[in-house]
Amino acid sequence: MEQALQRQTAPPRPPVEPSAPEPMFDLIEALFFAYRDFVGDADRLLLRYNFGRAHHRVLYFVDRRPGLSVAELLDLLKITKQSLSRVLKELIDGDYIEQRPGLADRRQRLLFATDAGHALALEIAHVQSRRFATALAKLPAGAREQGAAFLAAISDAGEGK
Amino acid sequence: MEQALQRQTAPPRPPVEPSAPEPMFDLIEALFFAYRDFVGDADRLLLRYNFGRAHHRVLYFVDRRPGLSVAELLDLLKITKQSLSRVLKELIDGDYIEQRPGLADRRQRLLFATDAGHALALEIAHVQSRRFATALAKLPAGAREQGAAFLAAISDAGEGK
DNA sequence: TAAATATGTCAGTTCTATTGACATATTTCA
DNA sequence: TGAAATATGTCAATAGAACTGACATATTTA
Repeated sequence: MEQALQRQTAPPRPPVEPSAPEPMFDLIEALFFAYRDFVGDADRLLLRYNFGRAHHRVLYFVDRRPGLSVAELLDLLKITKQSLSRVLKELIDGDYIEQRPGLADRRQRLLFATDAGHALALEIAHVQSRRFATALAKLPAGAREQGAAFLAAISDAGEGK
Repeated sequence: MEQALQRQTAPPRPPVEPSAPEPMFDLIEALFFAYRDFVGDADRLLLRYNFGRAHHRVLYFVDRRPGLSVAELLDLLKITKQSLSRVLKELIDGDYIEQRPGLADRRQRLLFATDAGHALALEIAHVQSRRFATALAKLPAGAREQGAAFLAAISDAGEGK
């Protein structure tokens, strides 16, 4: 008997202080789903290389900011040195990233994407951009600029950082 | 000698097929940073309860969709049953979520937030909403609607799902 | 020359997720 | 009615990505 599944309701709640405004559940959920599907694109591609999200984040920023130092990368990703080391080692061993000593400060190990690394970074960026393009096609003109401004305002560094 | 740190340049790249359009690096990075800082808010709060991101995601959706079944939750989170089980168990043991057999289908275990669970979910949502409010204050009128539409268009389910 | 800095590494741990296999209760369908 | 499908739970093993703490090396700065 295909009975209409009547959803049970939320339990009654104790009264709340009416001080706090209603949370913006629409934005909270939309950001969650957008990010989930956005990184899903990259995940699928990275499987072929036995790389994970962590590898992608490192490769992405090294490719976009050639000559990045390890310290700068750590600050960008907000992870620890030890977390980075495994991932970075694998990318270097696989010849996707290379290190060169700093010119001014030879303690530094500046990071550069190799040709292979650059190609992989670009491939992933293309897939993700295709997702954006599909989205923007459904939205009115100016949506790209508005979306970028909106996202930038949400992050701690209101600017691009 | 505080020498101006002259950034090394990217290595020359082999020529590319000009077929692919330039990736939308602005949006890619903006989404990354926005999400990183957005979940950072929740992470800090959850530390006090010895909960992680996984707990939050479960609690959030159960609170927002009272009477959600386990299968629906798995589909929403796009994780496996086994991944969910540990996290869900801890939330049930800690009395943040409770289960009740389905009315129509007694195989189901429908999930509900307890008062404590509801309070925690709301507390986190408030912190995240404060971030959105701060961002929207810097943006022109209509930014909330535009931002929500933009994010919704990016996810696979263009609608709220 | 001593202290600070940039990086690397070793060891141990935690959290989150995975796959595969199997058990139980309940519902649906032929 | 009985077999198959469904919803859920659980056990075991594993992987990936992060963490803390401690310590080593090379280099720069004071």
